[in-house]
Amino acid sequence: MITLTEENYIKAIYHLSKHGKEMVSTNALAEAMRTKASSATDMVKKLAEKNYVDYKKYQGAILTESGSTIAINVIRKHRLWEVFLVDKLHFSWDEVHELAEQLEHIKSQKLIDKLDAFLGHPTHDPHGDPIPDKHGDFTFIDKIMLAQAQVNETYNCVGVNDSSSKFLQYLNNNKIELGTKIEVLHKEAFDSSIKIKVNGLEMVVSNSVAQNLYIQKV
Amino acid sequence: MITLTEENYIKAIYHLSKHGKEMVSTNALAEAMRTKASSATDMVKKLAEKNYVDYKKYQGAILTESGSTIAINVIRKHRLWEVFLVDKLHFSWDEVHELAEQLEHIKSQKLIDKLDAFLGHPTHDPHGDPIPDKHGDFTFIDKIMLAQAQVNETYNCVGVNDSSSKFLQYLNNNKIELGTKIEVLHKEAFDSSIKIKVNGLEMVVSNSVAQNLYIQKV
DNA sequence: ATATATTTTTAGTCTGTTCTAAAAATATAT
DNA sequence: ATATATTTTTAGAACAGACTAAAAATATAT
Repeated sequence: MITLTEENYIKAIYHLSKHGKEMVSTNALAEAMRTKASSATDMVKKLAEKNYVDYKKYQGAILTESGSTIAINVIRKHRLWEVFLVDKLHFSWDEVHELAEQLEHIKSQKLIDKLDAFLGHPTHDPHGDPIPDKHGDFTFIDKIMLAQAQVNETYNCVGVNDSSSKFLQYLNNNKIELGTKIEVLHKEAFDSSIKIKVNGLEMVVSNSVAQNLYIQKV
Repeated sequence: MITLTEENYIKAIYHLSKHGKEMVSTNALAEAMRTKASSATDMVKKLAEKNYVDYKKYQGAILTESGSTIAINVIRKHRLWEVFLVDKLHFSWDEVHELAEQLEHIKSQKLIDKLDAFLGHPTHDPHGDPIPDKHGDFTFIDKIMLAQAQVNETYNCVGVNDSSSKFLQYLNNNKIELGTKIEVLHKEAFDSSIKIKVNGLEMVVSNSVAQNLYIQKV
């Protein structure tokens, strides 16, 4: 039986390794888990014993097939619960992450299947991240960062890179959400800021915003 | 911060003390928690330190005001989740208990408030047990056991005493659910079995069934 | 009331997860 | 390439929650 803590470490390793197949260092893992490197070492050894990661001393850890399956399943649960919280309970997209962190650990395949059906088999969560299906397959959206947009083109907002409350609240305040149309008017060479038109209103967004908003040509 | 285990012990004490204000013995608590008496002693001491119970050596434990509030809140969450699982995800009433045991520990007042609203502020769970409102108040139904019914009267099924899967599945098999009309035809003095008419069909239920089904005169 | 049985507590150990401090390995800089 | 800095591991301890075995308190039976 896998513990809650093990599940969280596996999820962190998955995210740090960028979709599964890159070595993750002990320090990076410790930082992600808000713990100390020594604790991360201990856990990584345990995960290696249980065959969820391959681990070589001083080299880092990488998920095995079975570790990957667990990670993807937790992510599936996390994102389905986020959809539930936003679509059904009317939470805003900046509130749901922490709650989903708790809900993702509920153990029941049947619950997740039924929740998935209840939500209409969504393919993306409220931040535009893909929801793996029950076989672990993702539907990736062909997206670019706003920073890479072309002037005089119109795009659809399809996701965020940074899904921190602060960034999402910034977007809320500026009435930008998934599906919002964004027309790119001008790219300022000096500071890489971008002038856009949203909901009929012109505004300028900084480069840090442009680096964290995903768009797709309409 | 209260741990998951503490919360479960507090809930067990609440149930064993029959709605809060009766001493609970260490052995009874240990049995309910499927653990050993020594573990129950340890936990009860810890709960006493945190002021969730009053505890006297060799006398047992009883919930304080603050312990009681916690217990009722966990029960509220448990029963709301059960309603969600049955009404929205279409689980059957014999499947939801274990899942609700997990979901009841999700920490978020806002989530529970929104879930409550989403479900239409239900007053009873799928087994007929009352759901405390956000102030901790219950709406008790004026119910009797089927064993106490009068012959030639018609009743409404309003709850169960035993909510084990086996009993609930027995009721499922016999098409008895909350709201089902039950006409009492005959009480057998010999074995206390009862002949009833349900959905137009006559059947005989044993005394153990009659002791576990709550009804209300229509 | 004394002996016996039962319940409850204590003492000491185990496991899981964390920590600190120090040692070992690796990486970086001149 | 040697010294220095950084990263990673080890060793040892802490805490929560469980266990076993034995001791202490309470209850029951004659």
